[in-house]
Amino acid sequence: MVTSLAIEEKKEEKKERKLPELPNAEKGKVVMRFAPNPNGPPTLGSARGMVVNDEYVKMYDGQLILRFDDTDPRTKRPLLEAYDWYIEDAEWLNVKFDRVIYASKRIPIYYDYIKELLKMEKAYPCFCSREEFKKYRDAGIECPHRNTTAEEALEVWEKMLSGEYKEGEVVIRIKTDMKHKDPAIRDWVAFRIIDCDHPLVGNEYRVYPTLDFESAIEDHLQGVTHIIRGKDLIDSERRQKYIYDYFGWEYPVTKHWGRVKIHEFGKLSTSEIRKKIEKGEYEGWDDPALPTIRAFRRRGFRAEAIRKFLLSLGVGENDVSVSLKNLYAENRKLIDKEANRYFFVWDAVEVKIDGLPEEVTVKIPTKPESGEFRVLRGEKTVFLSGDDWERFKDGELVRLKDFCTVKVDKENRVLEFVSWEMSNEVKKGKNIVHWLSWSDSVVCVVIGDKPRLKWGGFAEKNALKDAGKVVQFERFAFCRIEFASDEGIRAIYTHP
RNA sequence: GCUCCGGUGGUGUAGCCCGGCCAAUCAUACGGGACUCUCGAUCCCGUGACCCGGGUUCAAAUCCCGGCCGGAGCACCA
Repeated sequence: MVTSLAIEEKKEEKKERKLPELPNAEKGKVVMRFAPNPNGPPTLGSARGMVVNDEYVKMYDGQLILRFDDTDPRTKRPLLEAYDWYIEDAEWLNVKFDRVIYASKRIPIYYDYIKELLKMEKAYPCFCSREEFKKYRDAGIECPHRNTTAEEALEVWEKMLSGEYKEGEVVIRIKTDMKHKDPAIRDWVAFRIIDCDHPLVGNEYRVYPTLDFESAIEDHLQGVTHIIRGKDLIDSERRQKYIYDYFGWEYPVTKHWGRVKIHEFGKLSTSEIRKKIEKGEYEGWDDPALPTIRAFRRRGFRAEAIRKFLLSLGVGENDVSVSLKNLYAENRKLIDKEANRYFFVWDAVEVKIDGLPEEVTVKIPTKPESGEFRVLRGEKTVFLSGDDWERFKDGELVRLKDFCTVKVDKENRVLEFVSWEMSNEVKKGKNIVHWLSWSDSVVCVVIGDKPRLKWGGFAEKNALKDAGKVVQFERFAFCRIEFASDEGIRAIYTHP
């Protein structure tokens, strides 16, 4: 009895592999956050952040915060629409946020804290140029501004706010240790002047905090207990800890993961995508050739498949380079049972069937094992896919699926009727192709998953009723019918 | 260059903290077969990995040292 129970448990454990436990995590007390810069819509990469954080929070009955780290209106300028895209895509991915925070709307709060640090002489205004400071940093020497008194510092700070300094003239640095063995940690910038309107808050501020500062304060304010983020931010922690020490706060538990590279997309940053869209290389943020969540939604992927795929990547610190085939496999498991099957004839070739005794109506299974059928007319003239026609050899026997068996006459570009029945020869060679009569056809274009890749041809009219759904075009691929009318069908390539 | 981090089959992952039950998990990919009037699905079967070299130990994927390879950071970007 005991043994069998143990076996059962083991089996379940194997099926539902969970994320590794978080250190020091108490049920009901975990607070995590996902902090993107909305300079574009969420991609698979950002979705990983959402999904894994969400999964942990669900695991521990905790809370998840969405925080927009949008404190640079110039270099990584936020995109106004993207704020909502994050919320929409998260919802679609079944990621639940307990609250949403916009850093750019909370700048005065960060001012209060830096003032505190200036008073404590743990921060100082620095008038060095970047180049000058780099020299000090590399040499491990303190810059002359470092021993500014609190009084002077506060005075400079007020002048910064009131606009007496130009952009680039002065920054506020956090005192760390100019002899720290890692130069990246030495006195880092917490505030700088940026004369540029912000998409969300306009011209309200010109003194902006850096990510490191804003994030440090905000994590504490929101009571974040655990942080999971990319390893590119690993030094952030070491920098931010100084502030935590000065204020006597406790730093959250952190975990970092490596970069994800998808074979099919290569390395594509949000800003690169943006440029390519502007240049017209992509049609928009939801171009099916793009790794954005919006594109995957458009292609008809299931959120559950994306979640599983992302979770299967684990939370290790090494970089992963993975193929989308894994995602396809997950998604296929979900859609295969539900997708209706239809014929889609691409690069259509029109051919006559010589000697067809009569035109008939044929029944073809719509869904495997469901007993549902669709009806097509078998007429004297049919369309075949160009690929198939090219492949055929003269005199070859071919089965028009569920219709009739024919012999190919390449020279005269016709098919000779052989029989209604399937022949063994055809069966062995698996020479079964899809086809379409004129009266059942509707113009169809399928937008591919590579830039500018498209297939044109005819789809069967039966597919018209599946607008919005994912179907399988037999012997082609799964596709989502995005638009359907008597004029034609536009479908988006999902995956094979 | 400096500072960190990592290296398990083609790919991703579990195991590593607390050495033995690990001739190493799961998924995907690939190969073969069965079934099917789709190049899909399903069902069988199979292929295939602990970076290298030392050390500790009765015993190492797991601990220690060295090497090699890969990655990240060193911005008034996030």
